[in-house]
Amino acid sequence: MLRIGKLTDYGTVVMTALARDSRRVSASELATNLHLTVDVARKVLKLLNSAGLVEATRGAQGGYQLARPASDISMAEIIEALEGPIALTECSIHDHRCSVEQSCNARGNWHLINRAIRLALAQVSLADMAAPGSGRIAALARRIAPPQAAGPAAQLVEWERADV
Amino acid sequence: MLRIGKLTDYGTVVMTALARDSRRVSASELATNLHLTVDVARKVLKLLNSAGLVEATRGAQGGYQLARPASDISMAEIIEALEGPIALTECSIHDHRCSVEQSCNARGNWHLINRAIRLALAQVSLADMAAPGSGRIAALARRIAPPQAAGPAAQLVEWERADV
DNA sequence: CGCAATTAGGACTAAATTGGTCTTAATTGT
DNA sequence: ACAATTAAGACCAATTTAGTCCTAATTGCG
Repeated sequence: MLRIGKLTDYGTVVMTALARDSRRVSASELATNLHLTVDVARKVLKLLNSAGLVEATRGAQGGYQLARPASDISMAEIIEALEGPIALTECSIHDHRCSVEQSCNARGNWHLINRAIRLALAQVSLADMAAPGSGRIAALARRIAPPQAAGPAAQLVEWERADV
Repeated sequence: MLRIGKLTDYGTVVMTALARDSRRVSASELATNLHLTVDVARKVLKLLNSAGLVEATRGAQGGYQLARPASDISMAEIIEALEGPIALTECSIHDHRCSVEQSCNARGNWHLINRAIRLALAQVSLADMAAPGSGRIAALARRIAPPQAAGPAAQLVEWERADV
């Protein structure tokens, strides 16, 4: 389904919470506020910490804070921290693990597609994400939309309009 | 890892093969040409057929052909045929299956992000994909890139340039 | 100092998903 | 009639993911 994992989902929730609250917040406090189990909150925060996206303070009164301003953290970073590299296809990461590698002439194009998606995700900041109904994200979607409404997206634009 | 499944990967390989060969071609012929097992080829083709992307002919001399010109088939369609709806988050498809749904204020923005990604994928045609080093895909990536090189993507542009 | 609160770094199990194979039925050209 | 072919879906093994738990290391506070 071209999905991110649940951990990543929780990760964005945790990060937006940290973006809204500049205090240092403990994993358990975040957990109770966000309806997560402490274990899950801890796991997510540890990963975010090793990726350098949050700053951890140990000991009593310890907790987590964003390592950088929310406007300087991108969704791409959050996703990569929790999910690994953003790459739709296997062959974009490791070579020689794909059985059809010789006969596959689509590899170069997959690279380009991955790049496009990473670029899109890199342009959405945590600050955008924390703002309800972000205009910047909507603007991005508008920019990606086909210029003259032609091309293979033609028949898709219909349901695109319908459901979002 | 934000990946598509292997079936989807095979699916694009099969579709590009069909795009290059206008004859009606059987599952087993495709399999041998593309280094796939017949079973896998059959499975993929059946799914592509139920999604209406290929046309199947039964019986002796039967096989598959593209249902439409390759330029009228988008990568979004292929991915959705084999992978289900393109939606990064659970909550974009079914409501009420997410434990943090109440406290999650990022849902609206996730919808926008999904939309952006679907739009990007809907603009890549099978014909683009079949062309080695498609200029149209590269142009899409360029259009998505941040206009004035600002925003939260700033520190990512570096590795973006480096690896693709 | 010693205790309580906290993060670090894993191991571990159960559940869910995916990949791959197989079986049987239906269709059609020769 | 037969051989080639797709349709439909059951099935199991392998992998991945989710969730829990345990044991250290660190630090503020009484």
